Amino acid sequence: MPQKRILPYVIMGILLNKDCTGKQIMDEFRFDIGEFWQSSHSQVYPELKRMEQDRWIESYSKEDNDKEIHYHLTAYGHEIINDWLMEPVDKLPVSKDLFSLKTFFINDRNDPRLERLFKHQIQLVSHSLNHLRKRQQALFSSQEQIDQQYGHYLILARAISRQENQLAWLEDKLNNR
Amino acid sequence: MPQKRILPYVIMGILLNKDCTGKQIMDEFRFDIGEFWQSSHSQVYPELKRMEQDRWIESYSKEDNDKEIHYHLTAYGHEIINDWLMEPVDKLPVSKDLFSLKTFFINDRNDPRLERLFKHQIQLVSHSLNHLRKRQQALFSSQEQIDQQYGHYLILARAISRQENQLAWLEDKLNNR
DNA sequence: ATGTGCATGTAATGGGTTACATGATTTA
DNA sequence: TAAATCATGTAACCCATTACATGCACAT
Repeated sequence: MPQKRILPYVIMGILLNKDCTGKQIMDEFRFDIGEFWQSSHSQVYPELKRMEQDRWIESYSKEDNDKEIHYHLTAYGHEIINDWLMEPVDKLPVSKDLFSLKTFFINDRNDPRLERLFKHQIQLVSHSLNHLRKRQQALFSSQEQIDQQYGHYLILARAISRQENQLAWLEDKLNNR
Repeated sequence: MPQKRILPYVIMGILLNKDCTGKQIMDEFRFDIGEFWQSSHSQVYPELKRMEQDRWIESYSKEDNDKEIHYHLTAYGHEIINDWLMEPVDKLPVSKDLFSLKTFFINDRNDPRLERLFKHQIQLVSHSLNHLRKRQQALFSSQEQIDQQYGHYLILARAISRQENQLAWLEDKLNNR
């Protein structure tokens, strides 16, 4: 038995906001959810079909364009996703963090690979931070926008705080070696 | 084609420090590496056999006890792991973070589920932080211990800093809703 | 000797990634 | 009209997780 299946809940969470096509769901993953969850279209499209069979969602197409299939949460789907959002999270995630892993194995504080690792990581984190801040400016520059999608605002702020913390830590340790 | 296989490198990283049995390697996962990488014995034992066939490691048993199989890095294995430690990490990990995911989907800042989620998360993070601090005291209370395993010291400090940051953030947002 | 626990090993299942495929739409 | 791009769909491969199995050790 594999790990617990989360993808359908993610998809229903997305559909809480608005009806979507498969493409639009994938865009959500690419732009907003990618920071803390990821998937690929080869998982999403079959999942959408399964979910429709289970009556969690239903599909329709607009008159002028019967190519695009839009998906819509059913009342039953609403129940399911709302129940799921109620359940508290019961353990912290373990990210598979190659940076920590490699650092862990280097015992000598003067090993040149340590400096290399840190400098690369600083590049990565800076780049990510930049992107997150731009995203925050674009989406949440007004209080109204914040109130509209408060959860989204929160996790974006959280991601920024986390990366700021990591960057400060990296630079501190790099300088005080 | 699946994601890049990391487990053998983790095992070799562990073996850099000392020869180990399968059990000892699993203990490393449980106690020190578990924060940023995890595995299970049903992965590790077959992996050890594969690695021995590839001549990355070799096994031996002590005279008084031929039940316990100890594994030891070969010279070839040393090359492989050292090369791997040299390669910089080229992307940030994406942790599958259910807390962020659920929060993301809650639009209303007064939704009672938000408070529930935050309070539970505060419990989880506090608990983890406690554990990490105890571990730091136990392992790195002297400068000598720090110099002995500097990488290990670093990532433990990093884990603590990250959890402190998360805890402060959670409490701040919970209070200023 | 029997039961319990532990180290080790194996099997079954399904999830996730990558590659490949198809049909439609846009562009050169 | 050919080529390229895009949305969608399918397939193969292998990793990761859980459950089950084995054999030894120690305790009762």
